[in-house]
Parts: sequence; structure tokens; C-alpha cells
Amino acid sequence: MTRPYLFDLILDHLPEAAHRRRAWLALLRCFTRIERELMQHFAQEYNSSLPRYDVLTALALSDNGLTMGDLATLLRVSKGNITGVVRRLKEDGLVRKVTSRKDRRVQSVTISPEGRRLWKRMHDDYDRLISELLAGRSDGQVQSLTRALERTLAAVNKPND
Amino acid sequence: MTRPYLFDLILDHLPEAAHRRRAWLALLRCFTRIERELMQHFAQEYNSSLPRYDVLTALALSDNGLTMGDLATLLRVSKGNITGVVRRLKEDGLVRKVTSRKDRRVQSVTISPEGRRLWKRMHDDYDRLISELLAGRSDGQVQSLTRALERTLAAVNKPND
DNA sequence: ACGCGTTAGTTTATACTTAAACCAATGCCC
DNA sequence: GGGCATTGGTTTAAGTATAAACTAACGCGT
Repeated sequence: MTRPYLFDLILDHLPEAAHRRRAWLALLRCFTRIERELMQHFAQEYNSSLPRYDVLTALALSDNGLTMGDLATLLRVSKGNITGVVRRLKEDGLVRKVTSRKDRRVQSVTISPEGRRLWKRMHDDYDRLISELLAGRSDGQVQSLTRALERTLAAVNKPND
Repeated sequence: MTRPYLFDLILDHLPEAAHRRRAWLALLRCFTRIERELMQHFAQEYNSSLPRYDVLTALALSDNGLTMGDLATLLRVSKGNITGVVRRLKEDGLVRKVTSRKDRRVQSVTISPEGRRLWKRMHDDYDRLISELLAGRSDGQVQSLTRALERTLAAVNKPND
């Protein structure tokens, strides 16, 4: 019925006891399913993308602007990546970028009024979409999933010694 | 202590009741954390990538080879994407690609012996890495996470009625 | 056999991503 | 103040991703 999917193929070849591999597969599917929904919505509705939204979010939530390095650290991406995304946002008038007077190596990036307006709309849409996508689960089920994921993340971050 | 992270910034600005947004944030963090680990390992160890591994996996688990369209459907990516990844795998001698004699539009892609050898190593590594990353969680905890994710995915796939 | 819609894949244009090389400004240390 | 390591960002090269335009082959109906 549903289109064939690589992960079903993998699942068929997985020993019953591969619990962790199954968990990762479930995580991967769940993530990519939701991410794709968000991505397509942003593309159609705003001709924009999740990386652009992330940069705008970082700037919108930071009062005094951020440097390129701040952005790279916050978003966990390379500095070269930030250079490109910010350049395109600037071309669209959504952010400003000025060289710091104290240290001429430093670029200070701030969100423009149009940028903030767009961000607000995207932000609301994002929340609404997530709510809709997860509407089939009760608050309790959602919170229990959150706890399981947070504990898993914590366990991954400090590997057992 | 840990480096500042956009998602912590967002979390600070989130109303207590945004359960679904919190769940998505947790899912996103957990996923990207593990994916990054896999990606870096594949890059360093095999000078390769997850998309390449995915294509090799699809071919390794399919007995008679696959067409470009089959690969695109299985991996849920565009056909143009497959064209590029398969071309590079072919250049590295990991796959073969021959035009079907029945229908000269169709390309039949198969994994080469070297491709299968590499895939086996990557596959074992992949399993091992996932096991290590999730070693801090008990089998029961892992299975409970899997169930929660699978139910969430099912709920996302058939929106509320 | 001709035309024509459909299908399979490739190409193109653009964006996002990284790592690594590079450039320029800073700030130290003597 | 001259040299030099460090730091902040950009550039470059390559891979990954999409959508949309395109090409070639098929197959069907007449």
C-alpha cells in the first residue's frame, strides 16, 4: 500500500534483538517525517528554509545582535555556512551586518524590522504546524516522549565510563 | 558550561504549556546529536557519507539490483539526487550501472564486490556506534522509546480524524 | 507508420553543508 | 615597535539536496 521504504527493508533484515538499532530507525523516521513537513511548508509559504528560520530565530531572541561566530556556535554549524546564509538574508533585507568599530574583524548581525515581521509569522506557523502534526497524541503521551528523548540525549552526551 | 545552544534559547522563551513544541525540540536535538556522530565517523573512517551508505544498503539488500527510480523512491529523495550519488559511487567502483536491454530508458544499478565489502564494514560500524551511543539506556528504556516514536509517527501519518 | 501522452533519467540552477585554506586585524611579548 | 601566534570571517572545493526544465524511449491508438 504505502510506497516501499528503505527502512522497512532494513527492519526485515534486522535481528529481533537489535533494540538500539530499531530505536534509532524510529527516531530517524519520526524526525525526517516532521522535518520534511516543516521544510515544504516554509518553502511554499515563504520561499524560505529551516536554516534561514534558525538564523532569524537566533537574532530575534538575542537583544543586541550576534557576531558570525556567535551564530555558528549557537546553530552548531560551520562559520562558512553562516557566511552564506547571512549573505542571502541580507540580500533579502531581512538582516543587517555591520563591521564592529572596536574590532574590525568582527561583524555584528542584527535582524531588520522586515526580518522580525517575517520571523514572527514563520514562528507562529512553526508552532501551529507542530501542534497539528502531533495533535493525535495526548499531552501525557507527548510529555512522556519528551522525557524519554531528553534522557536519551543526556545518556548519549555523557557516555558511560 | 556547555556551549550556548539555540534550542536552550528557544526553550527559555517557550510557554510552559508548549508540550508539542518541546517534544519536537527534544526529537530534533536527539536526532542531530546522533546523526552527527555517525556522519563524522563515516567521513573520517571511510571518507564516505550517510547518503552513500544508504544507497549501498538499498542495493545490498535487494537481490537483483535497482533502477534509479527505485532508489529515489526507497530513499525518499529526488531522482536528480540519485543521479549524482550513484555517479560518484560508480567512479569509486562501488556500484555498476547498465542500461536495461528491455527498456533503454531504464538503468539497472547493482553493488560491486568491493561495494559489498565496504558496505559490510560500514554496516557493522553503524550498528556498533548506535549500540555504544545508546549504551547508557536499558533495553526496556530503549524499547519504550521506540514504541513512543512509532506511535508518534503513526499519529503524524494519519492526521486526526 | 504516425502522432502523442507517459515514463525514466539527466541536466541546470540554486541552496545548504563541511573542512581546509586563506586573509586580515588584534594583541602580546620582548 | 617589530615579530608572531591567535582570532574572526571569508573563500574554495566538493558533496548533498530540491524543483523544474529537458531528453530520450516507450507504447498505444488510430
